[in-house]
This record gives sequence, structure tokens and C-alpha cells, in this order.
Amino acid sequence: MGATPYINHCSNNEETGSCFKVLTEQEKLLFENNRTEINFTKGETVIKQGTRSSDILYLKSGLVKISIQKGDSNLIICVKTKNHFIGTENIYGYEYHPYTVTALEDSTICFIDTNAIRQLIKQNNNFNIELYRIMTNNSLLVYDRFFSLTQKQLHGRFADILLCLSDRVFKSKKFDLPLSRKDLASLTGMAPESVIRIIKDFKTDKIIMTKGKRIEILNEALLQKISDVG
Amino acid sequence: MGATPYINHCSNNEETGSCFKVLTEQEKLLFENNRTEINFTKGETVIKQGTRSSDILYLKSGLVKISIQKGDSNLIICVKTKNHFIGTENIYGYEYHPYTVTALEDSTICFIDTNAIRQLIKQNNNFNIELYRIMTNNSLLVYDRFFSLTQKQLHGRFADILLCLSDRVFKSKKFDLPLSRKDLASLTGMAPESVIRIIKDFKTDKIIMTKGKRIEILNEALLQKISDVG
DNA sequence: TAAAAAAATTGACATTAGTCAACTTTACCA
DNA sequence: TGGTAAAGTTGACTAATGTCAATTTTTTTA
Repeated sequence: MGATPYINHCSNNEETGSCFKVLTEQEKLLFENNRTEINFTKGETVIKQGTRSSDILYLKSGLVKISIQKGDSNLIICVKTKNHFIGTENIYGYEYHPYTVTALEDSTICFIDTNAIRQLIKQNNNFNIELYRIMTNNSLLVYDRFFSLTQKQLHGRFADILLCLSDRVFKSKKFDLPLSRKDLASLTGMAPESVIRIIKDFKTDKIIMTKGKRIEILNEALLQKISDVG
Repeated sequence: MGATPYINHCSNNEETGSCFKVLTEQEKLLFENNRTEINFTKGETVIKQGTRSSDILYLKSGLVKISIQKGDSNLIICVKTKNHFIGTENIYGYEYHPYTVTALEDSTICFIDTNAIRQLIKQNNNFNIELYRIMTNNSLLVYDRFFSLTQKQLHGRFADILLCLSDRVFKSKKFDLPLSRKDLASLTGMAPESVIRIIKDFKTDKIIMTKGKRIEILNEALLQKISDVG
């Protein structure tokens, strides 16, 4: 990443599975003995905001959204792809889940006992360092999104999301969108009707093409420009 | 903190000086030998976004703002009061300052060599734990602000800031505001003219009183209600 | 597979919040 | 201390975005 990280993405870039590589065989065993693997189907709630937590999550496969709710308002903080941790806030310092996690696709998720993670942090400094990196990346991502949603207008915000979905989530210019219009609205802080109108505008301008749930980015350069000007 | 942390604050709650208490005498010495104390006067830039970093900062006294900039846009992420760390993103994983730090009042700031911090993290697990707590609190604070600025209207956002300034920053219902109208605008994601209009509205409704730089909160309950309804 | 429910779409309209320009007050500096 | 620059204020106007209701399409379920 360059000097200025504000390129406005909705999901993490690097996979974090590398933190397991620094574990010894014994430590891997400790890890294995303190995790439970659970499958979730599309749409299922994985954890609900406000519930008490003694686990942190590792997304083995699938896709989830992280959202915070209050009253009628719903904000999707980010989307997490496979091989990412969720709930690092619960390792130390906060004993509730600060957000809701929902499966966007069928997902396999490991629930890891916080005490095991704490043990690994204590005894393996390299593992600890990897977790610092993960938490730092999460922070930078949130600053990123914070800036995008507060400083850009609708078209710029939507361009950001499309670029992120393409670059980071699906790693392809063509993808089947597992997010509803309402989800896209919660992700960009706008009304669902505005999402629809912007998609229409982008189609008119030949920036994207859609068919059912499928989206294809036709003019990435222009999308990037729209993202830049805000 | 209760089950739902989204009470919309602009600054950290707890002071973080406690992390020094867990250090041994030798470790304190290591810390002392690797820090430089610098005084800044009101308005001075402490660190500039994008510059390379080999230090993290500890605000010994004073008040600073943390902001991110791009083009003409300027967003104040939060305000930091004395006894808080700044730049925990630089401990591991990110070698540039992701934001600009500016003194809002005359401030004394310790620049601590990252390597010393890393050494303390490695050898003292309790110190490590305290840093986790600090980073977690920062994350929760940013979620908080993110929600406030994207889901609430102007009056709700401004009520949030006033409550935070009163509860967390100055710990009094009366305070001399060290922030310009433009700062308040960057803090709440609105135009400076809108800040002025809202202050006028709040004065008309006897929610606050102002005289020069001085602000007094007259009706905190109503301010809280405005914050709640958004 | 038909009916019901949910999601997506559209247009008209209302509201919110930003922009611009003029002006006033305050702060700063020689 | 007076002049200049910066900050604050105001009103009129404009643009951006949300709301609402009606309609169509898609998905789910009995």
C-alpha cells in the first residue's frame, strides 16, 4: 500500500490465513482443540449485535456482511471474504459483539475460544504480530469507508463499492451479486431507490452491464474516475 | 460499556496511561530512553498524513485532532485528550501515518520509538493486553462515529458532538471551544454554514448558550433526545 | 405449479443540506 | 494600535437525495 491508503474499499485485501503458518505443531493442536466448525446457509445470522461473546470467528469459506443496527438504521461496515478473522474486538477489552454478522453465501465458520487465542498471543510473538497486522488493516479499512461515505456523493460511493466487489471480493470484472438492493443501500449509506437509479445511470453510460444477479464492469477506468472525483 | 456501544462519541473515554503501570522498573527505563518529548503550540501540525513513521505518539497533555484529507475534503476522525496513544497503526503493519494530527491546544507529546514498543509488547504480556484494549476501544469509537455520520441528520450529528465534548473531552457542561466552525464541520461531515445554523437553532431552543468561544449546555436531556432520534 | 410474499423498479414530489455572495466580527501582525 | 486577514454570519438559491405510492418482477412456499 502506498503513502495514502484512502482508496475506498469495502473489504479487506490480504487473506489472513498466514497467521497460522507461524504456529508450531503443538500450537496448531491447541488451536484445533479449541475451535468448532459450523456451516451457515445464505441469509443466516452468524452472530447478533449485542450478544455476549467468548469466541472469535474465522471465515473458512463463504462470504459474510458485518453490520451495525440501531432503530431502523442499518449500516454495513464491510464484507468479509474467506480466510479472515471476525470479532478481534473480543480478544481483549470488549465482551459483546459490536455488530451483526450475516452469511451472504453459504459459509463455513470456525468459532475459536478466546482463551485459546489469548494463550497463543502470549506464547507466540509472531502470531501476536500477525494479529496486530489484522487489526491495523481493519482500522485502515474502516477509515477508508468512513471517508468514502461521509465525503463522497452517491455516484462516487457506489463506484467505490463496485470497484471493491470486483477487485477484492470476487476478483473478477464479472460476478453474481449476492447482495440485495437494500444491502447495497446499507453498504453505501443511501436509499435503495437511489441504488437502483445509480445502477440505471451506470448502465446508460455503458459503465456496467447487468443481467439478473450478474454484474459486469465494462469501463473500469471511468468507474475509477467517478470514485476519485467523489 | 453496555451491550450496544453506539452512543456516538467523538473521543475516547478512558485514559490509557494505565498501560505504564504494568511495566517493571527496567521496562520503564527502556521506555524513558526511547522517547522524545516535544511541545506544540495551538494550531501546529504534529504529524502529517502520508509521512513515514518510526514512532508512535503519546499525548501527555493538551488536545489534538486526528483528520484525514484528500483533495478539498477533510474529515476529523476524532479528538484525542491527554494520556492517549496516537498512531497504534504504526506499531506493526503500516509504516505511514494514515492521518494528520494537529494540536487544538498547546500540547506536550512523547514520540516513542516503535522498536521500543515492540520490545515491550514482546516481553510484557500485560502491556500487550493493554495495547489490545486501546486498539479495540479505538475501533469501537470509529464504528460509533461512522454510524453517527452516515445514519443521522445534521441536528443529530451535532448533538452527538456536543455531548461528546461535554462528557468526554472537557468533562463539564461549560467549556471554551478550541474548534473553529470549520473544524466542527469536518467533525460532523457538514458545511460550516450548516454548523452555524444548527448552533443558532439550538440557541433559539435554549438547548445551549454561547458567548464568544464559550459554550454551555443548558438542556442535556433534549440534546440526548436529538442524538437518539437522529 | 399456483398463490403469496418479497424484492426491484419507476415517477412524482418533498426535504435536506450544500453553494454562493455579501457582510460583520474577531484575531493577528507590523 | 491600526490595518489586514481570517473567521463567523446571514439570506437566497440550487442541487442532491430521500420518501411515498403504485407497479412489475422475482422468489418462496404451500
